[in-house]
Amino acid sequence: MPIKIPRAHKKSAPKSKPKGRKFAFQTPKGMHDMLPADFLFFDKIEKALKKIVCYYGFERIETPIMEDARIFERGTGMTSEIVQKQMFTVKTRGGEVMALRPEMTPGVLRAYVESGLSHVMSPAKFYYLSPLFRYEQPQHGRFRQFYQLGFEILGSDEAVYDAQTISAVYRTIGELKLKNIMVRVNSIGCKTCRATYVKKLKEYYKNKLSKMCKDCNKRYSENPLRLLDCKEEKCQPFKAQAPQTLDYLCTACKHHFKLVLEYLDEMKIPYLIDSTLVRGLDYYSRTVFEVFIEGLDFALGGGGRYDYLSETLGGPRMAAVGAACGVERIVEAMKLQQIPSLVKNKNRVFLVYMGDQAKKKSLSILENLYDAGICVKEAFSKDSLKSQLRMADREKAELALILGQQEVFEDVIIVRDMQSGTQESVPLRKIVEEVKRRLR
RNA sequence: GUGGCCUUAGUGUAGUGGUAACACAACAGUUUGUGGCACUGUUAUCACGGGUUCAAAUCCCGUAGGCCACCCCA
Repeated sequence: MPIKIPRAHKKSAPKSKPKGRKFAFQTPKGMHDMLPADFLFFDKIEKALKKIVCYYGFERIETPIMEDARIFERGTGMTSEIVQKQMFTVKTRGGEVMALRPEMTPGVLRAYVESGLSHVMSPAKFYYLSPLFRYEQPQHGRFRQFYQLGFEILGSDEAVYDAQTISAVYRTIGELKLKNIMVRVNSIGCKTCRATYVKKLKEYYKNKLSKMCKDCNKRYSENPLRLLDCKEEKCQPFKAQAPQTLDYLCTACKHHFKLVLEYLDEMKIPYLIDSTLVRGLDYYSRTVFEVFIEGLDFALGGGGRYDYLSETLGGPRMAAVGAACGVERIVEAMKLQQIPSLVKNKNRVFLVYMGDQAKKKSLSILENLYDAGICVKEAFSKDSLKSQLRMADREKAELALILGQQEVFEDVIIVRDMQSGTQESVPLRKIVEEVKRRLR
């Protein structure tokens, strides 16, 4: 009976501390905050990427997060899942339909041509590290907002660049010390030989459709290449016997693919030829590839050649090749293989103050130290000496600089060695020198 | 878009209808200007909204997220 009474008290009490209440909001589905701990991974990956792009001569590019939705409809392709079901679209007040970019390639190509850079640098090598959006059911390694790092080489059909793109991905992941990286490659030919192949493929599947899954039946008419992609149990036996793209490549494509493989050999990049690899974007031609790591059931990255994309978008004829990796997936791989992130950088010096006068004075002291390139941590929100020192201890600072009323008055500061616990007064004007000497 | 499981303090968990618990972390304090150890205290409208009941973290319905599978992809 009397149970309700304390509850009532509890309810009326919290007026004094409204603290601790959470919001009625949370991150949107499939999207995540990137907290400092996440950036220890992200920054490490970015660092690896920067190193590799420097060697390979890629330059950074960024495009708007939104584009005219049609660039993806035409470019990425109406038959691709990404465009059919996974685009976040926004209707502007002016009535245009914009899309949050589900991938980078069409935008990068657009920028390259639109800016006129295609007349200045050809081929051009770009890299990016950018957020993308896809409206999907979130799952392990799959999010609605995610980062991709990627490379695009525009303006050349040279097989070397296919190999170099693959290598850029391979090396970036390798730079992070990830083990057991495997590259799968295939060639899906050019316009002409693909047409022949698709014809053969359809002939082969024609009388088998009744025994296959309904998705395959849909694929048959919309995007026959993807028949090879099916993971349905009952379709597997047919898949195994299906004609392979590689057997139907024209002489030029065959030669191109052979060169790509030779170059990969030359760079000692391990690969596997996978004739069922076709990829989900419509614009690919010739080389396609994916990069895997043992123990993860999703690809870390993928890419391929897209020699017709520019024309499809109404631009000039322009051969190109590109690749992208999911940054969150790389992080997942790093965690799986227990690859350490960057370590949180610790300041070696901690400034402790006592009293308002010292607090004020310490501001100019900090500026002097910053000017000398010394990073100093402080805890201006804590007034007690104890908690400041406790914090200095937890931060594993080597030196504590202690400034009190008396020190301000005497123009000195206490320099305390946190390890030994010994301390001495140092004249304020010599503080930079003293700190530098001790940190050596 | 379809199905299954899940959601209790910052984190990890206990609690299966009767006053919400433990560990670690964080914060504060254990007398006046000195950290680590110890001790004490503080920190949860039990995801949100409704319903059943004298009584709900607990049972029911709905919503939102998370995870997993399908689908697809980075």
